[in-house]
Amino acid sequence: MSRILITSALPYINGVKHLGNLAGSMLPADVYARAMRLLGHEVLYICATDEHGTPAELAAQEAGITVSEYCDKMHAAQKGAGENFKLSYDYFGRSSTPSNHVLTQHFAHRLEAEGLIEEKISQQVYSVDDKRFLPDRFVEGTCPTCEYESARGDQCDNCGRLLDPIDLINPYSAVSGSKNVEIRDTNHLYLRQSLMADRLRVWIDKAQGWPALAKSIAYKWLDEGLRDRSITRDLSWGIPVAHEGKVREGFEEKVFYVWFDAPIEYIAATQDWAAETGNDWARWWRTDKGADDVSYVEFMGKDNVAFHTLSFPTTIIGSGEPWKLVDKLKAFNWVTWYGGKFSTSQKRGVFMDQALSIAPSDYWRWHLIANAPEGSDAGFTFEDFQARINSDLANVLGNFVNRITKYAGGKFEGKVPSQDEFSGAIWGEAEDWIVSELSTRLPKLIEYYEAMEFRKAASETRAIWAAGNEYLTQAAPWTHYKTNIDQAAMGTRIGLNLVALFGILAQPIIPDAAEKILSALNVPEGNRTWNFVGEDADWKTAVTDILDALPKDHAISAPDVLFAKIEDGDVAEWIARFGGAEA
RNA sequence: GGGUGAGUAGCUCAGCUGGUUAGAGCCGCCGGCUCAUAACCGGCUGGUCGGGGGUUCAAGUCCCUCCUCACCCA
Repeated sequence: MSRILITSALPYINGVKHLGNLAGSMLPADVYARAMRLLGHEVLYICATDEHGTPAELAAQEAGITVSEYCDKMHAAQKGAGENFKLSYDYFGRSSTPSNHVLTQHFAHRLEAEGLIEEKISQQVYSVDDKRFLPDRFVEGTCPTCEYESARGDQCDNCGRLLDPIDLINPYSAVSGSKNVEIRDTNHLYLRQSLMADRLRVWIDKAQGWPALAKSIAYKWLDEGLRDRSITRDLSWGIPVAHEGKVREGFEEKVFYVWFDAPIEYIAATQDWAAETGNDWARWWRTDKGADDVSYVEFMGKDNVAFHTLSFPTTIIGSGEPWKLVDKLKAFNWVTWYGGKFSTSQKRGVFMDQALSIAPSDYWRWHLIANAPEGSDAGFTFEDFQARINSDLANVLGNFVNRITKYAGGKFEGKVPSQDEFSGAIWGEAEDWIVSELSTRLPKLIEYYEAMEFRKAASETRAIWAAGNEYLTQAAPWTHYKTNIDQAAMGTRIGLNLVALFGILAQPIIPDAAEKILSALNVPEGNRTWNFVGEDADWKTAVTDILDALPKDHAISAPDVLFAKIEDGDVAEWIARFGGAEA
């Protein structure tokens, strides 16, 4: 047993997330957290909404409410969506909380004390009418290259060239449209990442358990030379540039950049969790207070890798304090929507709240894990979704549970027939076969979870379910029943124990269905873990015990249909509603 | 323009440091069974592993080059 700290990349506050976001960090983190808990580890899974930055201000402005109100509303929406998807966060926090203010300011102070922060003067567009400096995206104007008239300050949408807002011709404020703007000097804080490059490289050289994707991205940045990054912005919504309540001179109108404070929220959210539950946060995050034996695992999309391998570690290491660094990280590619991108603005794709209006969370969880974007982007189509759900969940698992529980109900009064009562049964080839099958597949399944290979974990789970069907075909209790009830009883008993096992194994990916199965089989809460093999036991012994785990005459019932099939008509309707290929 | 990842059966994907006849699931076809959500079990069809060149006794698996897609960076 060990202690595992898990974080998934903070979902940005700007709207309910779509299925691609879910599949690329929160869902696999949840599945991993659940599996590790079942294996007996002490798990802490932390996530939060990322609430600062320009897009939040813009969205609030569009909605006609204050940023604070907007964040309250969207945080509640995202929290609800996560709960409905059965994401088992130990805590789902907010990056705008007081704890994060304090901690972010603390880190900035420490970094400055270590000589890693520098205040520099730069030139920036100031809007006289708006009475504020304008961040890149708040300035628009004519592109100096192609003369496109609505180029944004950071990039021209017409020619694609990256811009500095002070180079725009006829610049104007995107906030008010005012052309009364001028270029003024302004101060910002820069994180001197360049000074950290050697220490980061040493740390990355030693890192184990990182995918090649993550290491190569990190090395590439190091090889090119880390540039100092500005960690402040001209916004009012965010964490003030202050220390111990005192605002830094000249920074009254500025806040920390969202990418500086967001990862710190992993820690601050843990503090909030501890405060609410009476737990100790330091033993998870401070290596001088017990976090040394914690295994810290981060989940994220591929776009976040640089921030998690370089920027945040710069903050952590540079503080000079004994904070916990990431041990393993898992980066995902994108889920694509009928070959294109999911897009909030163009309303392409399905969003978390909408998804649950057309299918249960288990359906999405299963499909998104079995089709996880590991290794490369993964395409989503309703046709694939239908095929996978009907085959894996309805046919292979659902039907298995249904056929044997109904049979036991009809022939054995809904009780687990015991070897004592039906003593004439002979252990045969079918039984040897299922034992051997499970004793190779169960350890593989656990290995896949430990290695965070989610597609393989799902396909192994399915293979185990399929083996149950094959066992029933081989054992054929319905045939034996005509001549040898004892033999039929054994096939039924093993079949029912397989149902219980399948429910236990299904818990990380499809928790709702697993719960239905386990309660139909009256499996007590305490007997649902994955502690299959004891100290000295081997898998064959363990599996043999598993197949006779339900006690004599234990009452079971047949659950209602676990998975209704997705009909062709449903798919057609969803495509019409969500766009599908034509969108 | 640079970097990274990917291009393997109709579809979705496995194939670690090169080594017996390239695998799985789905789809399709044939057969079996009848306990079950017309489900399940078995079998079969199907690939010159993006193109070209090279190294090697041997390459999907290494090297070069070209093409296509995605993402990151500029």
